[in-house]
Amino acid sequence: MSKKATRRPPEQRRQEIVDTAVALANTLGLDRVTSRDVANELGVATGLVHHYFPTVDELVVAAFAQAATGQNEQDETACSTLPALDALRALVQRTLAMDSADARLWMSAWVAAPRRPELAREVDKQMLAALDILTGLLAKGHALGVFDAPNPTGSAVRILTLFDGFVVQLSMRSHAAYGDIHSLIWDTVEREVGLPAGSLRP
Amino acid sequence: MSKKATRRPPEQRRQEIVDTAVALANTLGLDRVTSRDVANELGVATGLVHHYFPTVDELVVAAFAQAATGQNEQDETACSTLPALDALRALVQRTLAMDSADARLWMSAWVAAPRRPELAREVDKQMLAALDILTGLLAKGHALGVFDAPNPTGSAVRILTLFDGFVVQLSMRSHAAYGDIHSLIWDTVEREVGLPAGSLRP
DNA sequence: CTCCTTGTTGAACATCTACTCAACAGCTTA
DNA sequence: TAAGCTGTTGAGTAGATGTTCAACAAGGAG
Repeated sequence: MSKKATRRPPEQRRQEIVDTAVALANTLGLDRVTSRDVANELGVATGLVHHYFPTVDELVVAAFAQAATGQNEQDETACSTLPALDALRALVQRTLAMDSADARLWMSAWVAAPRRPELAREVDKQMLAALDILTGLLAKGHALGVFDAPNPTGSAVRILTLFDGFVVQLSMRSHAAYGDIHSLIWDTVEREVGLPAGSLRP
Repeated sequence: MSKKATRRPPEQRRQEIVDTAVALANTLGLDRVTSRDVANELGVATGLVHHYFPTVDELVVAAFAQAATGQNEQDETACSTLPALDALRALVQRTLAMDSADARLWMSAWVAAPRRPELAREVDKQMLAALDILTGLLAKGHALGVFDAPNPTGSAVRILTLFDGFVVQLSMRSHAAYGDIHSLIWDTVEREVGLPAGSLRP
């Protein structure tokens, strides 16, 4: 932050800017990401931010895309490297391990999306990607006889809706009884894929 | 909006301002409520808004409080006038009948709360009120033998978390398969209170 | 009718923000 | 070493917002 702004290759500088924007968004929310704050945090001039991202909207979209893509990629590799049952367990665990910064990033994306068409498109894309990943996993498990999920898409929608509710509770860090919510999520997922209660929980 | 600003009794003017703020918040979100916009919409000077609400934060809190209190009061009267089963059904129905404006109001409140202590307190208060209402209803039904809800608070937390997830989906109006989500909610509530599947759905 | 309380005005100030652009300076190349 | 491409600067413009405040005027009290 107090370092001199040395000249860098464009790719790297661009990445630094996105990373800084992600960090700020995690703390303050996507709609609070400002070219000034990013520039200050990075120790560069505001003009430089606009050199790489002509409008802040583009930066915000890039920041959200990077954060969300990272999460989806984790789930994707879990799905492709682990047996279906373990993959599902890992996916639920990763969701339950989210912290309030992750939660607030998503919340702010949802709120900002209606006013930012580009962001809205990216949010849709990422939510759809998450849905596809989970749907594919459930379909695979069903085909292999590991799960009983005759309607993988419907089950995935329901599970993700529950995850969204968890994100809301998490972002509030309020009176939520996390134990109850964790139980609800494990129970619902188990029931949704036809597993005996308690058989998925680690 | 083009009407002359006639002199009014303070109570009434104050109410008009809050109502206008609620209307704006429903469209744009709580964090987009602006003294200028409220004044313009109402056809008065910006100074008048600040005369009744010295800071915009206070106006935002009042707007949210009014909107949320209205919803909770509906649920409360349902609980006190209807038999437990009907009250629960009405409560679920009212939630499923929310529109995306209602949803966005809550979403924006959740996102804005961390930066606005007064709003955070009000949001907590309203969420806790909703929790109390539902908990009371489940406890009452359990005591009367209508439900089987040995842990009313836990059940209420789980149901409300699911509602929050529904609110998120609603605010996005995206690829959500509403039919699936409605089914999930009815099923989960029925299961949570020990009712046979399908027995609560109207 | 006149006074006086008070609802109301609207301009002014300060702050924050996005975005622009001409000038500067660090690297690479000849 | 000298030249030029380009990463970088930082001041400047424009607009949105919160907040203040002295002055205005509508309606009731005397």
